[in-house]
Amino acid sequence: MIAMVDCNSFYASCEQVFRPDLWGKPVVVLSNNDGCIIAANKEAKAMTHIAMFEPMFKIKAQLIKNKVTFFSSNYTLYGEMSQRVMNILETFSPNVEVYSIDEAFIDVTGIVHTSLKQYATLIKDTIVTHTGVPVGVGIAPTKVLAKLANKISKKVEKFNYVCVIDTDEKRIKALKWAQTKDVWGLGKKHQARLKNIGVFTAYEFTQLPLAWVRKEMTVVGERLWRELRGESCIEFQTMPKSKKAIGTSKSFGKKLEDLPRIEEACAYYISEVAEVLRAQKSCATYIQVYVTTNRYSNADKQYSNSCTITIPVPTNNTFILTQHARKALQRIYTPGYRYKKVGVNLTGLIPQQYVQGNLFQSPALYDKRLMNVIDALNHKFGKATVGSALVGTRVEQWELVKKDRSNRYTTQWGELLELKNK
DNA sequence: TCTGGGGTCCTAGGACCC
DNA sequence: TCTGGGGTCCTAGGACCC
Repeated sequence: MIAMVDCNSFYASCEQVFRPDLWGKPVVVLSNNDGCIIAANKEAKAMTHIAMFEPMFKIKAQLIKNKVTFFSSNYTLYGEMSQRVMNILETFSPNVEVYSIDEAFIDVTGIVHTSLKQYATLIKDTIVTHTGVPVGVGIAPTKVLAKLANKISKKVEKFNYVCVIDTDEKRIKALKWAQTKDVWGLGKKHQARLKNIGVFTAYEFTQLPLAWVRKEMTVVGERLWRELRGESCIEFQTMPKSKKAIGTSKSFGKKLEDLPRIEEACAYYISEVAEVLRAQKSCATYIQVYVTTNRYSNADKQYSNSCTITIPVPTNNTFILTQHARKALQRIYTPGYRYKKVGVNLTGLIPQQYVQGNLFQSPALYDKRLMNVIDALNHKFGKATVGSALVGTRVEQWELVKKDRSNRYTTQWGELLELKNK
């Protein structure tokens, strides 16, 4: 049996932990640049019918009218709170698969317990007691069914955030309850196609001939079909696999026209991804840089382009990566446009001990010690304390807008929660 | 004026090899 | 006139996830 634990509107919950005055009140969290909604708690959803990813400018007035509190995103805080939740889960089972920042699968096979329901309730209560973050727990024989159980635990009130599917009868009941949109892995496109052939519930989906599912929805669809019928075919992954690609791209706080500012942003993103690359002890073979204008803007001329460069000897050295990225950027940069975004991608990642030199260049040409020192300094004194001069010092010209960010309560001495004596 | 960012997996098709 | 059969590797694009 597999348990799926998923935090309730995680980002909003993290904010509320440190703001008791907001308990029971509507809260939303905004994306980078405060562009759109990425999390909303129950109260905010009930009050305003907001959809996720709704652009902020469309609903700001409505939020203010309804006294909804909004926060810029504070990933430092959410990342650290996530770590706390995951640490607790690991006390419940040695086999925990962290699936995303706010959810995890737990292998509960062989765990000694009186009943699965009591066990799930214990997990739920422990997490909220120790971290303040509320969660839902679903337990079922396969991952897809556990996801479904989790959804039911939250959406059907009488379950009160705990749902166990451990008999065939309960499984069928759950499948008949679930619309296709409630199934993990059935996205918009598949939902529409299933609707066309008269399939609306998860149960109806499982009654389709396997051959049709395989042909129309590939092996991915077949796995869903089997998992929903109780046959486990998505592997449990306790050890996180190393990443196959590492990239970053962020919209600028304001639009940029000149190459130098874009180069600075690009160099900064390289320093970010290179650090992630070194942390997983890999080197990159290819580097891709892309730029784009604002596709929503009718007033602006549109342009987007990308350039991929093969690095002669794969590396994770920030300075070498920066040089290549700069070359790539210069190839695609065209004057006369208002750029909204630059992005970088590192691919062809290989373990650093397998890097092969070539006839002209040895893989050991660059000293790793410098990178180690840079990583250590930035870890100790904060992000971007030292780095490439190309990043410049005018970060504010392209940096993200985060107007309403809360304190980084758990990672910065200067931003600790203060208690006042009334 | 303002519309996120970071990923994975799968397939088809092209280019190439012997 | 007849024009093989078995592969690999890479990329782009689609679909999905949170």
